[in-house]
Formats: sequence, C-alpha cells, structure tokens
Amino acid sequence: MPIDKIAALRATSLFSGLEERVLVALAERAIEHTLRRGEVLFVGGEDARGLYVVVSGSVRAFRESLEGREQVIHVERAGATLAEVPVFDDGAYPSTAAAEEDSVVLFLDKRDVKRLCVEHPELALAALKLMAGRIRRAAELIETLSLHEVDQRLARLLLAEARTRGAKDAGGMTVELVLTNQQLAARIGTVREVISRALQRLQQNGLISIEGRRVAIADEEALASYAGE
Amino acid sequence: MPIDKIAALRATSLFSGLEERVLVALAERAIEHTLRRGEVLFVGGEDARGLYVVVSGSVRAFRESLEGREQVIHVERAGATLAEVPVFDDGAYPSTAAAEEDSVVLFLDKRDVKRLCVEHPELALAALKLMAGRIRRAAELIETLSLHEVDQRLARLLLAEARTRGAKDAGGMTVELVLTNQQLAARIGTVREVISRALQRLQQNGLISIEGRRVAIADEEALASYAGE
DNA sequence: GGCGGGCAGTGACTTTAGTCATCGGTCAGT
DNA sequence: ACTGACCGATGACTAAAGTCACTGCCCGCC
Repeated sequence: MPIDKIAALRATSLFSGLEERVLVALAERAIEHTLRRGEVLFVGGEDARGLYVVVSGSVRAFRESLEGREQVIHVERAGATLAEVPVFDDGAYPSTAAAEEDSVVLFLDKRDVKRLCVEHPELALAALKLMAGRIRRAAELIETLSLHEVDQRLARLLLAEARTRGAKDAGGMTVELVLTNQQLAARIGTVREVISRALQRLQQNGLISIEGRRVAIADEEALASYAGE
Repeated sequence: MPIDKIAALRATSLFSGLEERVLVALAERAIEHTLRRGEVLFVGGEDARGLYVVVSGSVRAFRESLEGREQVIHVERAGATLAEVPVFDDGAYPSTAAAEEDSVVLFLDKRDVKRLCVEHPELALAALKLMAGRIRRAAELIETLSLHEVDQRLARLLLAEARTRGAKDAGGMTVELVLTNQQLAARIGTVREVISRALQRLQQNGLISIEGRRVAIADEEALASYAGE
C-alpha cells in the first residue's frame, strides 16, 4: 500500500504551512523508505543529502561511544522531521539515526527544502521555530547530564513519559513504560543496571511505585521537586 | 565614546548579508549596554524581548544548579549573537547569560529581527545556519558529557583552545590558558579540584606539559586520539 | 514442550568523581 | 607594607556510577 505523501508532509509542523500546490510538488520528489526496528537510517559524519520526515513509527538520533554505549539526542515520531541541521549548514549528519520500531520515512533533497525556504518565508520561520525548540531541548539535556544525578535524571524522564503518555487517575498518574531499561539508560546517559537500581531507590523514597513495567506517580509535585524542576 | 552600531552589526555573521540601508535602520533601534566582568545580562526563564549582539568582550550562556555549580552551554565573543532562540519561538530566555570579561552588547527587539527575517530571506538563511551550528555544538557537548570521562573532556577542550588561540611551533602547539580551573570545570561539567588533577594526569601520561598556565601539546594527534576524536 | 534470546534484578567489587579542609602564592587596593 | 580576595595544588575521605558475573523470567519459535 503506497502511503499518502502529501498527507504525510501536511502532518508535519515544518511543512504544514505550505500551500497545497507546493506541497504536491514537494511530495512528488519525496522518496519513501521503510525501516525495520533497529535499522540504521544514516550514520553521523556521513555526507548528508537531505532531511527525513517520519511518517509512522519513531526514529532516534544518537551518538555512540567506542565501547558501544549510546546517548540518545532526540527521538522523533510521526509528524516530525529529522536531520534539518545539514540542510542549512551543508555539513554531515550530526548524529546517527535508527528506527526505534518499524517505521516509514520520506526523504527530501536538501536543495529542494532550502529553495522552498527562500521562496516561502513562512517555511523559513517554521524551520527557525523547529530548530529553536531543538536548541532548548538540547540545553535541557546538557543541564541534566551535567548538574543532576542519575536518580534525578530518571525522575525527570519518568515525569516526561507520564505527562505525554500517562493516564491521570484518582491517586495521581500512571504510565506503562514502553522503554526497556536499556533504552531509558541511553536517554539519561547511564547503563542498564543503574536504571534498575535507580528505579528501586525512587520507589524506596516513596516517589513512585512500580508493578511490573507500570509506574505510578502518586504525587507529581513531589517527584518534580525531587527532580529539581 | 559611542560605539559604531552599524559596524558592529555588519561584523556579525547573522546580519552581515543585509544591505546598508537596512543595517542603518536596524542600528538606529539597537540599544547599547555595557557590562562589567561577571555582570548578568539576562536570567534563564525570564521573559525574552530580543536578542543581543556582542560588540566587544565575551558573554557566556550557562545553567546553574541549586548548589551553585555552573554548566556553560556556549560562549560568544565579539561578532556573535546571543539568545536568537526566543526570537523564533517566543519563549523565555533558555539560559542565563553573564559577561566573562568587561563587554559591550547591543540589544535588538525580537519583533524587528523576526520581521527582517520575513522580508530578507538571506537573513533567515543566515539565522538557520547559525542555529544549525548551535545544534551541532550542543550535540557534541551532550556526547562528551555523557560518553567521555573528565580527562578526555578536558583533552578535547585543551585541543579546541590550542587550535583557536594557540601557537604552532617546532615541537607542537602551545596555549596560554586564559581560563581559570573554575571556568574550565564549568565548561566540561566538573569542579575545580578535578581539573587540577586531570591536568596532572594528562601531563603524567605524556600528552601535555604544563608550565604555569602554559600548556604545550607536543603531539596533537596523540592527544586527539586520547580524547576520542 | 523444549530451546534460545532478550530483559530485569542483584550481589560484589572497582573506578571515577566529588567534597572538605588546608596551604601557599599572587595581585590589587588601602 | 598589609590585607583580603582569588586562584591553584593537594591530601584524605565519601559518594556515585559503572562493571562483571550470574540468576530467573517471559515469550516466540522450531
């Protein structure tokens, strides 16, 4: 089943402001890629020819150490774009990207995108806004890695997960952790075992309670304050 | 002595592409501020009304922990701009900024800058390029904080300093450290004492040699390889 | 129904980073 | 010339994070 490229582009915050006509032309030049879970989309340092739109699934951008440890920079899901940076500075891909789950993406040539930015100021502004957001989140991550301990970093991540994916009930919030400890670790800059223990400690401190992969946050305020928010 | 605002704007990568006429109009609306070393320009979270151009001196953007520890996000010197992010997403200042030395800056209202971006696509592209660079450097910092140890991080910083400010002579490179251990620590996410010891260790490992605040790098390759570059 | 792979949990240990206290030096201001 | 502030070095210690090795569980697949 071929995907609706026009609809996919319209669903992004980057391209949604373009007129139909332009969107159609762009969609015609978009190349579809299907990715299996874990498949690598591009490797950091590799020559970048364009950006990607995530149509379905999710893709993580990360850096890897020689020992194989990963640090996730950001994760993009359906409706987001990936690798805008090299479109505007003509450099290589800044990070490696791989599918977190089976995903479909569209590739757009950077020359096309750049040209459209000149012709359509509203696209340039959308791109600026998008990149501004990336810088903010990057600054957050830098702060958290540098100034907070693992338990606090994990608390922040749990809060973020609960707020986006969680359910609010009588006794607070609940989230089903879709991420493995390994994945949690790669997001907050630590390793599997430390996550396991940090989760225990948060529970012992009465900040969360865990049942299987279900995390309950009785007092959001308390957890947020512990996390230093 | 009043500064030449037009020349200051023209010296930035952001505004240098604008025609004289536009530059003059922008300069007329620019507000000059003089900062003493250590003086705070704005505080993270504070409502942002515009961006700043560094005319002379240098300004650091950083985050601070409750215990008073600092993490520098980036440092901007003459010819650079600061706080472009809130211009494009209308949010608060993402970090706190303070003068590293006595400095002069120009303030520009974000509405003016945003309007100019719409009217002058070349300015929008310059802004996109600038922000792309910020994202790259942020990703580097995230990687280094998360995946490398203090000694390696310090090695990277020393290399960067030597490459920008250092001198190349027969036996390799030499830099005079203008930064205190405290400042070095704030850049690589650690504390004063650890820097002192890390410098010793690098010297013991034969990667650098220190005399006072003068650091000599005999073998740049070796240091870079140790740093994981 | 058994097998293998991926995942979580944990004990024991090592290494790295951070803290605290102290000392000595330099330099600007009185 | 004296004083106080800032800076670097360092010893002694604590705490945090990471490593290694092993266990048990669940689930999908032959």
